[in-house]
Amino acid sequence: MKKEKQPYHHGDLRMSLIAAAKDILQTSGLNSLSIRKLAEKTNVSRAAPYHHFKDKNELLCAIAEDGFIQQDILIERELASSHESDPALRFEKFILAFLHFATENKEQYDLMYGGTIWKNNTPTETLSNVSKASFKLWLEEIEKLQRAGVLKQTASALRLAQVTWATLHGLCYLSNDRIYIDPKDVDDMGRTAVKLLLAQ
Amino acid sequence: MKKEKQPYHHGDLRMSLIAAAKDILQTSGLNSLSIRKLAEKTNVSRAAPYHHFKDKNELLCAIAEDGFIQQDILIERELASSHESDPALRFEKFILAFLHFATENKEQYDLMYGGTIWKNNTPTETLSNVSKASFKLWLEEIEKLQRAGVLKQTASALRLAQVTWATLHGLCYLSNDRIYIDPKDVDDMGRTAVKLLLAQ
DNA sequence: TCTGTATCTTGACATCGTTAAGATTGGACC
DNA sequence: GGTCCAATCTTAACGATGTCAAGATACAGA
Repeated sequence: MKKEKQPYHHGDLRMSLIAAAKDILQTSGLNSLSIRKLAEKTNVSRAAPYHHFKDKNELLCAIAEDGFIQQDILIERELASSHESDPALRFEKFILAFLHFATENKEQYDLMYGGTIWKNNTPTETLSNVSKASFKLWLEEIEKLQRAGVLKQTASALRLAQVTWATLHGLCYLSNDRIYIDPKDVDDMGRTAVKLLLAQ
Repeated sequence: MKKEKQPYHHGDLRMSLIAAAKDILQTSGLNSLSIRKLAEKTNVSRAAPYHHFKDKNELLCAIAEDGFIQQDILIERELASSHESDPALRFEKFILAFLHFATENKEQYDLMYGGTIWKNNTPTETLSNVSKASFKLWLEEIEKLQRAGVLKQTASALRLAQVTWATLHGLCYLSNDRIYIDPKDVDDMGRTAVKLLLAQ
């Protein structure tokens, strides 16, 4: 990591940009994330990022994509570590792990699921795929719960997955935006949600 | 509504700005809502809006505030019109009315509950009050449901209100951002959510 | 009628995303 | 090793945006 003289070519600018962007996100938020500041932080000219991302949206998509991958890893590790056999408890673990990622990576979470990318309908194809795969993980959990009889079969798995998905994201949104919710209570709310959703 | 010559003073610029802003929001989205375009649309100079709103954030807060008021009116009218005595059905009506407002006023809804205002923690005091009052309406519905025995009393009314609130907003977000949800199915999802939340 | 204040205007500045045109470098092919 | 193309990077510039300062205008109350 010598600094003396920057070589004309950076080496791996793409990854450096994503890393620097995540750093800015965590510390200063999405509003402070500009291509120009990012370039400066990476010791590179303003226009350099455009050789790795078509535009800012593509940069944001890459960050969101990274988020999905990290989150999936985190959740799968959490679930695998505790060989939980009770499907309801496993569900609770899933939800709490999800909430933890969202609250500890607020801004990246917003990028992953918020309107910045999706409302404009401008996800990268790879981001679109990764996000679909992530939802599929959730859908499979719901199907497990249905088979275990913890969730009723009157509604389709897809529909139940959507509604529970909505609850989960509602909790993330409300706790991240600090609208009506004390962040400390996130875990308790997650558990309450599980009880409410699984009450038969 | 003469146009020939604009008088130096506009008359009621504040209201005109909000109206024009809501118009732009509906047709072009939040990204297209700039103070400058707004000023042009209102036949007024760039800086004129700053005599009615400290900055853009205050303008957005005013629009959000207007949204809360409109939504509350809509829901109360809906509930009053159908003298529903069954608390569960009344709850369903509430949710569907809420969803309708959100899907028919996507951008204003985003302003009301989205991160633009709340994540930066910059609501106007009046907006803060109006939004709290709006949540209180929801909380009271939840308390009614508890008293009616449709929702259990093991969790506090506040906690249940938060979780159900989360479900409701999750549905709004997901359907507005068109992430995984076909907008046509919103009503059906609302009903599924009610069944799921009220299953005892 | 006079005067202060609310309202509106033009001019200016910094920031931002993005593109164009050119410089530099690495690597494939001979 | 030399040649040449493509990838990578640079500077310069454009238009859009939020915001402020200084000055013009008009209304309302004395």
